[in-house]
Amino acid sequence: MARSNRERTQATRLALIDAARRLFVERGYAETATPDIVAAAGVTRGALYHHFEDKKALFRAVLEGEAAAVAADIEARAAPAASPRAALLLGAAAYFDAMAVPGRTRLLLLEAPAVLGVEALGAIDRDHAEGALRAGLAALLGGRAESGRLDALAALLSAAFDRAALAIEAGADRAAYEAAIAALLDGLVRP
Amino acid sequence: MARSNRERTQATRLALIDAARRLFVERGYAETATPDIVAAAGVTRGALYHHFEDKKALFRAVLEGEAAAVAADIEARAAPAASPRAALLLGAAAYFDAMAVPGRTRLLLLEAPAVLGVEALGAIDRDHAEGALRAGLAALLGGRAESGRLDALAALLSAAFDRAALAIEAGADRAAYEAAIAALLDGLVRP
DNA sequence: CTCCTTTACATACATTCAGTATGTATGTTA
DNA sequence: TAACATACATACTGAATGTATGTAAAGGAG
Repeated sequence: MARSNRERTQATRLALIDAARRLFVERGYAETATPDIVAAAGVTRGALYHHFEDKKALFRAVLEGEAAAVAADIEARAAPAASPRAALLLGAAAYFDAMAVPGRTRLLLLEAPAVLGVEALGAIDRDHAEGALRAGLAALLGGRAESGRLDALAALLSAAFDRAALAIEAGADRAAYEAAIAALLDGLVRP
Repeated sequence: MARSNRERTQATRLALIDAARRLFVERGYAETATPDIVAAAGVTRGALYHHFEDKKALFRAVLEGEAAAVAADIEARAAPAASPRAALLLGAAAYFDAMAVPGRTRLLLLEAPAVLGVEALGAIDRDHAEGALRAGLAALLGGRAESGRLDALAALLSAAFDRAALAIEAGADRAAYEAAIAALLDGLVRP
């Protein structure tokens, strides 16, 4: 049973990240103790602190994996859309699907802001989704909005998407929220 | 220096809540230790655990005070508006002013969701602001939207308000965000 | 006023947890 | 193969949360 060091590292890191993800989702970051994490991962705390600087770094690794998965899920659904409006609505649907994976809303939208702070979070997640959203909005408005207002609109709509994902997770009617998103977008292009 | 029990309780609770608010804002909930709180308040941990069930209950008390202050700030600014649109825009401005008080965005929008969870937070804060928002929206749309979609719209706009408050706190141009909010509202009423 | 109960704390304690220091076996390289 | 680096495991330290217990003052009841 001779494993190379790289294999060992990969396996241990993955086991830790998987176990941490499960417990962080189940109990939240603050209520999850490192002894429980390493027990669930089948390693010792020595392994944890060998591979990660501290508990927060492990959370950050979990978060980065989650953000990457969301980005991949959305990218995999990127279809050529007939119009900017259709592209935005498809993107919204893809985002809701991606955020429907259990635990993602809690990790990305509830725990992360408090654990990592707003700026670190923005660096990890928001750049991707909000960048695409800004581009889609620019296409929708066709240069009708100056840069500053475009940024503001993208930020506000991104927040609306997040809240919609949380509401859907909590059991709200997804169709109602997709319709509300569509109403907001349609309102922007008409007047 | 004979104080009645009620006076003592009031003073101690207030000192604790004030000190906790300062430290929670400065360092965040998780990084604030109860020994530091009681030292800043000039009492002992015995007093803390006599008046509050645990650290989280103290945070909840801070939060409730903050939410009440926001509601009061907004209510104090409630002016008779010429139109539903003007009422909503005035409400937005009042909300931004209220959230500009140092620490409020961190307490209400970043720490609270992780510490108290989404449902407890909704019970404390969202009912007030989002209720008024829903009413304002209903007036704006004049019965043109069914109840479910009205709820969804109110939730999304509430999220947009929150994000705008965070962005403004972070140094973004407030006028740009107020314009973006106005654009979203105007879009809803026109088509 | 006196006794008794309750309130409002203060102090001491038990448990637990995060992070660190150190020891050891295994893989890797010169 | 000898020297070194990596990947852990174990032991330890300081601190923090919550609890149990002790005490002085307030507040009625008689």
